Amino acid sequence: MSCFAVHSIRPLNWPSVHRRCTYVRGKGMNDYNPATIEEKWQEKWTKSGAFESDVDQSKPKFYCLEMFPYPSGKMHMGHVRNYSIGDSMARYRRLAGFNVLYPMGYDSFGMPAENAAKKIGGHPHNVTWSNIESIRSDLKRMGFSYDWRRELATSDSTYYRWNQWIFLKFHEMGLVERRTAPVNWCDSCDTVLANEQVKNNRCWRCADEVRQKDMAQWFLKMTEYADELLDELENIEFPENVKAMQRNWIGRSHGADIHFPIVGGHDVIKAFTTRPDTIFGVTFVTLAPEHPLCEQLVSGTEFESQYRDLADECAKMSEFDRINMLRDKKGVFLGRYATNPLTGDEVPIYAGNFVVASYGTGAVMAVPGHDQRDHDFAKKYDIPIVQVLSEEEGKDPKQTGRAFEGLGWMVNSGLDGFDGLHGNDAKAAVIKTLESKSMGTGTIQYRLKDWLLSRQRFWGTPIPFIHCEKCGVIPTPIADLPVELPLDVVFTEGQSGNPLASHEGFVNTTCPNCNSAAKRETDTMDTFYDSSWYFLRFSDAMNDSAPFDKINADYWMNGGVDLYIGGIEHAVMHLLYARFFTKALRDAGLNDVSEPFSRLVCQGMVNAPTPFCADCNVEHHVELEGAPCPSCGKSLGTRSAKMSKSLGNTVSPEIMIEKYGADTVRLFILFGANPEAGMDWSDSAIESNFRQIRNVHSALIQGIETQSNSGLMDEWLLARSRASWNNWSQSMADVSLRDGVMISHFEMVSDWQWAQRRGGVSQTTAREYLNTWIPMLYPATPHLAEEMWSSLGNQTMLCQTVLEMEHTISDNQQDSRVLGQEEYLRRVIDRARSVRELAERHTQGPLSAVIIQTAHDWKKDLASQAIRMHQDNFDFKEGGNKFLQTQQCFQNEETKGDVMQFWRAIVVGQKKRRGRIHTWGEQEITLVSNDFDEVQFIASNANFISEALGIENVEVYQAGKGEDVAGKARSSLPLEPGIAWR
RNA sequence: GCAGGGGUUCCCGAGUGGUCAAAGGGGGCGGACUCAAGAUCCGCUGUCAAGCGCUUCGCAGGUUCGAAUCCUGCCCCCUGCACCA
Repeated sequence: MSCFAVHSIRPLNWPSVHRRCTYVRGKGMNDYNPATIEEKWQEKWTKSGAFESDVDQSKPKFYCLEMFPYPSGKMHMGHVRNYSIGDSMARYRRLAGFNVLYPMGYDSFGMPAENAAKKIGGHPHNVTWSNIESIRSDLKRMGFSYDWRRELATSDSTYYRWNQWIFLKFHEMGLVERRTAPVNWCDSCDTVLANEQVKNNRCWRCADEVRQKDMAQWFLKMTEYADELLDELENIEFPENVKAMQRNWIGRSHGADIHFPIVGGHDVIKAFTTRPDTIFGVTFVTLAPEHPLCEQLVSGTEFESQYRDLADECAKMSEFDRINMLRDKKGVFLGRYATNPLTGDEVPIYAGNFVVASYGTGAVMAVPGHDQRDHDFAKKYDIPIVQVLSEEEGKDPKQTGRAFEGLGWMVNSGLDGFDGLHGNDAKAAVIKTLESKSMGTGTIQYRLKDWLLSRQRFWGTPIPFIHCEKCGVIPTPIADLPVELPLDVVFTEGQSGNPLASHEGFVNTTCPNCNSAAKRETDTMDTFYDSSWYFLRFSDAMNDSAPFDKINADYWMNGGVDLYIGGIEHAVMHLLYARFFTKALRDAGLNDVSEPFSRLVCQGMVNAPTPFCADCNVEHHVELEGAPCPSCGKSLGTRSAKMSKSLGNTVSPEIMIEKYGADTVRLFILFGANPEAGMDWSDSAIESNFRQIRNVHSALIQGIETQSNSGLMDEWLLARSRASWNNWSQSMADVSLRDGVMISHFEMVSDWQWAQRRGGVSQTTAREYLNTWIPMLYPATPHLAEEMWSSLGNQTMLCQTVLEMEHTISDNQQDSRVLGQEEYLRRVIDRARSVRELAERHTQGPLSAVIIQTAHDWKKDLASQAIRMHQDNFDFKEGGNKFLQTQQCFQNEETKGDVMQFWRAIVVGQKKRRGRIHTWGEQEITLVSNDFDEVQFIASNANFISEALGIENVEVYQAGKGEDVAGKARSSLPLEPGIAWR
């Protein structure tokens, strides 16, 4: 069963160090003690096998996946956040009856292990495995609900043999290519890099400058999937910015390759353009200095030396110079002319430093009338500027001194059939004519390049090929896989080159074709290859006869991984490669699915306060806190910055778990911000989450211990819990975890406490409430939830429980009424408080009573009629007044004005406030239409009100039936009584 | 320059046309409990003349009976790509 057949240094289930908990101790015998309960439930979960899932066609599946970690040592807060999100979702979905696949593994090949090995004189294998053990025990301590049977490590030959197997498959399909090409070389990493791994001409890993080098390298032809990779972005749920980055990276542009024959020669310049409609405005052609034609055209001519100057300058250009160069566009005339294929005009050929050799054809047709860059260039070198597009139909182009770059109507073409065409029609017409003359073709250009995946490094999957002098480069036979990395290699500091290349035992082999002596390929694969299909391997991780079985893959991957969580830093590289792999493997017949991830959530960063100099705009190491800025001397402020070793502002998850327990850390992480937002670490915030957990805990204990036979708040609390459950479930399903946690860990406590203050609940109700509440606590704080669930007397663990995710509310009206009444009470108290200060100012001596005057009967009557009429779509503007005149209350001349005013407030509204019939919610409408007796309700709750307001007497009567204190009778409305103090 | 995302009250952060002076949390202030501290609980936390008052959701306009929310322009911040033809 173990995935680690080869290296059996797998540790016990538990971290070797069992730490003592150091939390603050509370009082009483029902202390919240996370250390004890967390360990206890983790063991029970493991024993129960509840997180081990297998294909079950009868259940809906949910594949929840986190970007697996590179095992660099300890787990950090970013990991904690990533996996806390995933674990909550996995647990929530299990609770909802899904068959959940939730696996974990390690992306364990890569340079850091190799470098670490050099430092200590060991082998990367050992470094990697001890790191894996460390991170695994951290993961277990957090209580994440992985199916550990499926654990995998990419550096294990039981995994990477399938890398090799797939590579050979791709080779069969013609997707693998070995070719010599200019590649990105990083001196400090001693290897080539993929295009995706070069940022601003620097290595993504070490930030050293990258240089171009011609080398024979292995490529995967990702460009064959460019269109599908781009088009299918529309059908998957990725964040907008990730989609934008991928679109940008693939960079598809439609246009044409146009042939410009060189005057007095046989060569043709092929120029790619997205604007064939401007062809009649071409006044010169520009080549990249690296373009092979440049050399040919100038060699031996008077133009050679100035060309060489330009080419040399470009060749040794550093990143810094390139930025400067933006302001300095340079070009040199190459002494020759090319023919415009449609007009026959001869235009000069230039080499320009701004033309990129690797994009398009490395040649540009220049249209200074309609491209600002060409325009600037033409002015500088005194080349004619011709306008061939008009901004307005049927008019001559405007003379603006700038290039008009938009789409327009063709003019000045000089040929029949073009003038007057616009935009895409114009482009199509030009392409058609070019094609008919064989002078060009409509083409699509991509920015995306094939994936260069060979690396001159040791700690990666060996590329399974053999170099034979007679037979050439031939694949290793499938039966000989895996080609394993040797373990008898010593790494030392200062060592350079690839140790594989000098390992005799590895390199020397025989040719499978002709049996003569041959050498193994010593390049290894980019580690992004490993992570491009691990999600498929997880679907069938223990398979030792194939990468994965189709039935397993198709079941779990159907529609893609349902929720994939990870950092935005993989927006282009990993996510693009993985999408490509899934499609390529589909075409190899291994699976049916085309897109690996149906929903991607990029979790935000975990930030922490860091010293910051506002003047220099620089963040400093936390050591400098309180010190002056090292560069400008001013005193440093503070700013939130991503947790990093270099700033020293990291917080150790281990220490936090030790101090507060895993549940508190999880709650803090989930409550701190919704998954996609950035969040700030704060010591006081985690403290307060710990307090909150203890509040939850003591409310639960109180609930369990409740023994009363009757409760005043039974109806209300249960109505609340039904509504909360549904809201919670909806938030969880939407991955709005912060909202979900707010309901489960905050609002549910407040409701419980409110019910206690308002008179308490019966034992039956308390238990029913807890039965609803505790499962809500489970996804975010599973240990606490299990503990309380069992205290409640449940025999089945929550991890094995399935619940209905929508609570049916049988009597909606009744719930509305009960909830509405309570809400009404809260509002009355709030309003009373807000007028209290005023009253104090107007009254001598201490206040002794609050006087509440509810609305007159005629107001209630009108209001409930208005609601009914509104529900029947009555046109109040049209018939409102007429209706009013039929009403008895309107007949009394004294109150007529009040009635008018009230009517307005109810149906139309005044100022910025809409009429109450529009703003009342379901609860209010229920109360008003069912003639809720406010006087009776307040009277029966007078004790509570007097306690809440700290006042002796509460007097309540309907307006008109008692003294009109402070003239509040007039302004009373249904549900908004007039409130005064005395 | 292009693309994507933002700017909400002391702070974080919810909020896509009226129920919004704006959830929730943090912080601050006050009160209860306590010898005291901590913990816990209750309240306050734009403004004033206390009202269906006034002002506030980056700035300036606009649409609307009504705008934090919709439209236009501008400013600023973050992220990615970038001499891409």
